[in-house]
Amino acid sequence: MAKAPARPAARRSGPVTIADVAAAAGVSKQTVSNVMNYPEKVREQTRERVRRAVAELGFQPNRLARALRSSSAGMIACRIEPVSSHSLAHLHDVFLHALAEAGQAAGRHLMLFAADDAESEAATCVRLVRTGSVEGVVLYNVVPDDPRPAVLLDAGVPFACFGRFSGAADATGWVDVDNAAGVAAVVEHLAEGGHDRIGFLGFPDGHRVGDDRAHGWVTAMDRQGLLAGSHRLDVRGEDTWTSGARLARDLLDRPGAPTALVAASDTLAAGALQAVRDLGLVPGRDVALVGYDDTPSAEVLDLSSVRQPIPEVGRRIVEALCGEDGAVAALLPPELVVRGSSRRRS
Amino acid sequence: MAKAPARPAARRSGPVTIADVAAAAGVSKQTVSNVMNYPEKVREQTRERVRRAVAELGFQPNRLARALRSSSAGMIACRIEPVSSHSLAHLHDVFLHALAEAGQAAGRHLMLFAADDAESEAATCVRLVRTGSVEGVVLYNVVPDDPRPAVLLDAGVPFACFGRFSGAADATGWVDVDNAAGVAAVVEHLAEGGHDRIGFLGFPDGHRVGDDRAHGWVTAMDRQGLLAGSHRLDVRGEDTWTSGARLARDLLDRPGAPTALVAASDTLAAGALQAVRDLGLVPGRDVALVGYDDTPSAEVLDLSSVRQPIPEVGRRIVEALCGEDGAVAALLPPELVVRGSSRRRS
DNA sequence: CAGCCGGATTTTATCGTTCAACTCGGAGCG
DNA sequence: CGCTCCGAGTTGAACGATAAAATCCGGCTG
Repeated sequence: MAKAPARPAARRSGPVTIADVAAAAGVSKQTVSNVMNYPEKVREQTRERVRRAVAELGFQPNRLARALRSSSAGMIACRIEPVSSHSLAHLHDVFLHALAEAGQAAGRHLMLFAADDAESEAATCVRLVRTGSVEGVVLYNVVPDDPRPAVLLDAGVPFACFGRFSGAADATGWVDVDNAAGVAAVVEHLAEGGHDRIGFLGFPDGHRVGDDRAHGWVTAMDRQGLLAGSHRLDVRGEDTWTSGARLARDLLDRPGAPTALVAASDTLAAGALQAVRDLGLVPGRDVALVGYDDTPSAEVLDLSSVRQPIPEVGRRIVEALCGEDGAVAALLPPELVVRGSSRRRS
Repeated sequence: MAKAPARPAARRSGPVTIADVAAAAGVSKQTVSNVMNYPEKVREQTRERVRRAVAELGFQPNRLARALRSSSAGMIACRIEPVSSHSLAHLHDVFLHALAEAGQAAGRHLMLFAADDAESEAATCVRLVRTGSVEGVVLYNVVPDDPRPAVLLDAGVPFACFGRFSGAADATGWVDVDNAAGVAAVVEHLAEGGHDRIGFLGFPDGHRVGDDRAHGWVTAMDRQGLLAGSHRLDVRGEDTWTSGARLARDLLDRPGAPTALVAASDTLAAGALQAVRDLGLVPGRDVALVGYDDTPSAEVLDLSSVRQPIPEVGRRIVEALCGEDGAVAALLPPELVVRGSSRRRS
């Protein structure tokens, strides 16, 4: 509970500038600047003297002046989307946090802006770069036919994407999580646990993420030789709790019902969990269940889930935007978090 | 699907500066500056000429230079908290969005930063202001014995709070939502609907928001003359779905069970909703149910809920931070959103 | 006709920092 | 001895804008 440290900072009128430090240390402004930015360029003795003055006055270089002179804003921008769906909003939040943290580690600050749609988002990005406010922007939830990358490329605005756009294959500056691999890992986990009838609860066709996850189910089921009799175990519905409950009930009521369910979201899985209980079955014993996105609810519900490496995504994106070598493009593997709902029965 | 507009902007090397515009329009830099900032100071004819040049070159004033010279950063900062609890994370997200939007309306940008705890948050705030990066900071979820306001006051950092701190009564720069009034409104709504045994599902004691909401229940029940036999209808548990289900079941199993339930969160209410259904009762017909925070799930579940006026909170906070008259302190009333789960039976 | 007023515009100074060029003194070398 | 070269700092300009003061000029007044 340390009290505020001694504060002899307020000796002059305004905030402390580099000139004050220079005067106090008896050197030129440039030398102070060098001590801050290229310490090896200054003789040890001088360096110490300057450092003492800096500490004593509590000098902190003005970011605006520095940015203006070196014409690098030290900031990146990302749109904050209005909250709509439950799970997506959560992921967005986590992503922004990761971005802020990764940016800080790289000496970049994060600026947030609101926009009504993709077009005005792109326009704002262009304006932010043109006004020198930020040195690059981050696009969240990029889809194959996304209009944003083209606009930014055309305007020469540096950007990095969470998600892939058409033509991204040979481009850099994107990071994505391998949804298919995530679901495939779940299927393999369940197959290892002895399940051979594994159902899939997905989003309606046409949703990029949903399609990827569905694809992962098909691929892995095929690889495990389980696809033959399971075609009809792939069901779809919108991403809500009630939808999940309904889909699960439908599947479990059938003859040849699955003994395990993979859901494309924790929301669907939470609904399914309730459906399982309603049927008098015990999750994890009678029916294995795995969700996706590892939301806080998954932990509470003791629900296995697939965790996207969002902090790593943030780091990669910042690197793509600010790193030396612009050659960054990555498809990251998600991680399966096994909990009670799918633990192998001992 | 308009193509990118004609773009004669890239005639010089770097970005367009005010000097380029001045040259193109045949006036001095200052005149261009005046056209941008004080148009009434410039003769109509000249103004038009300058405007044409601005449009033609696509000039956008450099924010950094402007900020440096006028020593106002045009930015405010707010910490982005790591996601933990479900409902709070959602509110945080909504709040940040509101803040970004309100800031934009006031010509301020929003900067986000991550911090490990309240102390490092406060330290970061001080640093951000000292480096001229932002002109003020926003504190989210401020509680009575919060350590942050004191630090910032001491350092002379301009700030505004969402929430009240001790001593806030006679201070300005805070905005809060009247939790007690929100729950009271719910109780009144239910009483009007003919209910006289109204239960309360709350958070454990000691949680500021939870206590306020509990207080609202007591006050309103008393005012309606319903408190006498209802003391034991006030139950508490942690803010989870399962907890909500359990609490509701307990209440509804009792002799003299309530016919209506008010929950301190949508999460609790969602659990309660399920418990009601499990008992073979119909929500809204047999038992009225109201949640809090009006999360997306509330709409999906057709659950009445109390909506906090977060956009208004954002506007007020920005006004408190950037407005002319610093005299802003407001306790805003939340709004009851009535849905099927508590609609008066016709 | 001199003097002054006031609107319109230009000129000069400045914000706080970094870049580029320069000074200064001593060492190394032919 | 004269030359370059190098480390250690200093000086002046520049980044792109705005604030404050100076200038210009036609019209009004006495």
